[in-house]
Amino acid sequence: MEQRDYFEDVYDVVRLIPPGRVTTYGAIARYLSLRAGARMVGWAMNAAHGRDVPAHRVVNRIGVLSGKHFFGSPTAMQDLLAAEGVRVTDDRIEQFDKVLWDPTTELQ
DNA sequence: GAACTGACTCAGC
DNA sequence: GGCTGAGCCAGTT
Repeated sequence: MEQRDYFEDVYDVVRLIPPGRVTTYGAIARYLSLRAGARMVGWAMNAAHGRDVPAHRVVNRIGVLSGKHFFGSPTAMQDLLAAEGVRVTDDRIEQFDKVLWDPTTELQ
């Protein structure tokens, strides 16, 4: 049940996401060079739930809040993003290209 | 202990 | 250009 080391790395990257910005599972996976791919990032997020990890800033590659169902309320994730200035319409992030924060490019 | 599933993504058709 | 299949790891059945 113990999470792997890269779980902590994923949490660290997610915590580095600036407010009002979002990133994708694939971007984190590529930044950490996870051979497992985006799926394990999503699994890490599942384990990260309840920790100090802003999982609401992590979405899939098209900017859809695929994990909103895990926030207890269908609009909880959207509300958290809206509180940070990220517009969300129909479970999709508006201007996803602009709010996208890619650690490979931004953080390096 | 094998098979299925999952907060995904890419390549092929 | 939209749909389908395959692949990755871990946890659950």
